[in-house]
Amino acid sequence: MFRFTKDMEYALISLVELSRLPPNQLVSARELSERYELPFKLLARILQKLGAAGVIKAFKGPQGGYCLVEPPHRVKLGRIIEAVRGDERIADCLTEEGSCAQDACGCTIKPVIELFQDKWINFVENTTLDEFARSELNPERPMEMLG
Amino acid sequence: MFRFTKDMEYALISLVELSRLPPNQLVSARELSERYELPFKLLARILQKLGAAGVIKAFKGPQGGYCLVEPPHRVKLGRIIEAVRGDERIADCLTEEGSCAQDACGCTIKPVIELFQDKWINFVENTTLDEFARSELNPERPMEMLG
DNA sequence: GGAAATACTACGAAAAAGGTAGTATTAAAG
DNA sequence: CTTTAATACTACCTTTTTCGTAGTATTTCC
Repeated sequence: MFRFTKDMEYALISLVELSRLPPNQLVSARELSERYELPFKLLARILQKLGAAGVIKAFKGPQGGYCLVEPPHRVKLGRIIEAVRGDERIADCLTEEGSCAQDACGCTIKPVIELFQDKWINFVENTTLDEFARSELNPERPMEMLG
Repeated sequence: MFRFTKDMEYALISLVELSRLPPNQLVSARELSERYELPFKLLARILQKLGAAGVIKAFKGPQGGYCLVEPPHRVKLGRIIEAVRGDERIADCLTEEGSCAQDACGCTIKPVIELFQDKWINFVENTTLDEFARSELNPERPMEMLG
């Protein structure tokens, strides 16, 4: 129903690490993989997706690695999900735009599915990486989730 | 990441149907399956789970079928999920109580995972079946989701 | 040129989701 | 008491998704 996949977990761990990096410094997939004991090749592929989506920037060659393109507060959760997992639809019957594609179907729960979808999108578009990177979360500013 | 499974979809469709039932009337798995073109055996198994969990009541024999045990506004989404899918954890590292089981692991996103979990539980415990059963959702009382 | 990094692609194993089939059990109705 | 229509249970299978491995190409610093 609602589950963090490994892909997302590894991506978030990596991005949090990148968030804490001093300016003009890089971290390689190898380092991340060893530091957090994550499968190297798998991690590398996830980082490549994030790179292709423009979330992080890659530098090849020795001393190469990755860094964030934008500051953490500019990186939306939605962009991370889209980069790593493709799309954010919560049900097959929904289009990318969020409306039900099969009006003729006997889908009695359609209005609720659509509302869920709206709220989900709203959440991922209003949560940014800096909220993940805070080791001590600020209780006065809880994530304003879905609504 | 966040997806309605068929199990949940079928369960919700059935429960919405049961919500609209006149008092002292039953609907059989066969009827539901034909009305919404859902696989009979699969649907039956889902209804059995809901029955075992005490969400609906089953009557065997001819003229048998199912009905709700409690009125729709007393049926929490969380109970439906638990009945159909087991538990509501959003990540493997979480215990049933919602805290991270592996304090020693290098899980840098733990605080956020835990916060997600809290908010998710809060949502499913505060959403009830009657909200799904409304064909016309009340815009003045949107689902107060996660927070 | 060698080494260290990312980029790309194909493959495969494991787990979850989705579905089918058969049999047992219960109970209403004739 | 038999028939019939319903739920209950269990085993199995197929498909899809997730998770991971392997190999090769490419880039770039030294």
